[in-house]
Amino acid sequence: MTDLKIGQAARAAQVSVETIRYYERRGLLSQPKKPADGRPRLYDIASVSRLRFIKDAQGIGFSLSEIADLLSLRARADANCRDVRKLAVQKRREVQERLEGLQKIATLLDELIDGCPGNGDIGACSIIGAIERPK
Amino acid sequence: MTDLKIGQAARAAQVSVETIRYYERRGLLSQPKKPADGRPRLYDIASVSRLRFIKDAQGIGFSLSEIADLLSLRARADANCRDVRKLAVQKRREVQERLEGLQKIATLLDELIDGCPGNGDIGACSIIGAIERPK
DNA sequence: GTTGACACCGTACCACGGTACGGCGGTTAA
DNA sequence: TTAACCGCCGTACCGTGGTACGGTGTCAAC
Repeated sequence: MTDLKIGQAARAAQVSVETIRYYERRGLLSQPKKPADGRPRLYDIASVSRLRFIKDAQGIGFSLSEIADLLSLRARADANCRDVRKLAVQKRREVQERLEGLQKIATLLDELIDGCPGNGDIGACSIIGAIERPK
Repeated sequence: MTDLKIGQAARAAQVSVETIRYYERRGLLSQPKKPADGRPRLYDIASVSRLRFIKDAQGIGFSLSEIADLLSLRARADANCRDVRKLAVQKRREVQERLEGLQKIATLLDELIDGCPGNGDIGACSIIGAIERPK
């Protein structure tokens, strides 16, 4: 059975029902049409992986509107390949900047950790120097 | 002249006056004491670099309360070196996770960019496959 | 002696990314 | 047939990280 009710889809994607509805409102996920009779809407596996994609991208630091852009890459693939590529390249640049920033912080933290022997000895703990170059 | 009024400090650190006050309220920055007479509070260079540190760390993805932790590393350096080190190590681990997540996204984007020739040809544009493994 | 630029302080408001709540209705199993 | 559980929908509320606003005071220049 490939079709899920909203609660099942939510569990499958590890998000809450409210989150699914919120994404629908935001346009990140299209709401399946209602089956005419009173039955509940049905979600397919593609919706679930889309939800996972959103969550994964978010965990990495993308905002929902950035994710909307990312997703539109896919949606617009059959429209204009050049635009798609441009968006991807721009995103890639942003990611690079974040990576470099994070690398800097990582190095800083490593210095901190190396400088501090871990015992109560203070003089050797070069934290002040590492975090903030004081006047 | 090493002492600055709030507006000057704000300009020096490239933040707004309101942001400084907000950080003071949040406890990220201590408010200089008022000079008894009606004169304005005076900020020193250390405040400015502290503000810069906050902004830099934030740009990299740390929340204000994480930054408070980071800053407390410094403040507590003369208290207990072991605790300081533990906090730093934990932060380092978090940074590593973020780095790895970002690396994954970077790779994904690279695949996307490589797969797309950049012309209108759609079949070669492997975006669907790269972003979302469809059922 | 008034105009302008700040400082000070409190309170309100904002976007983002949700979460919570309340009321209605349908199905399902005891 | 009644309770439990879900779906549906609208609206309210929340924490985070600020920004804006309004009133008051002080100083400096014109």
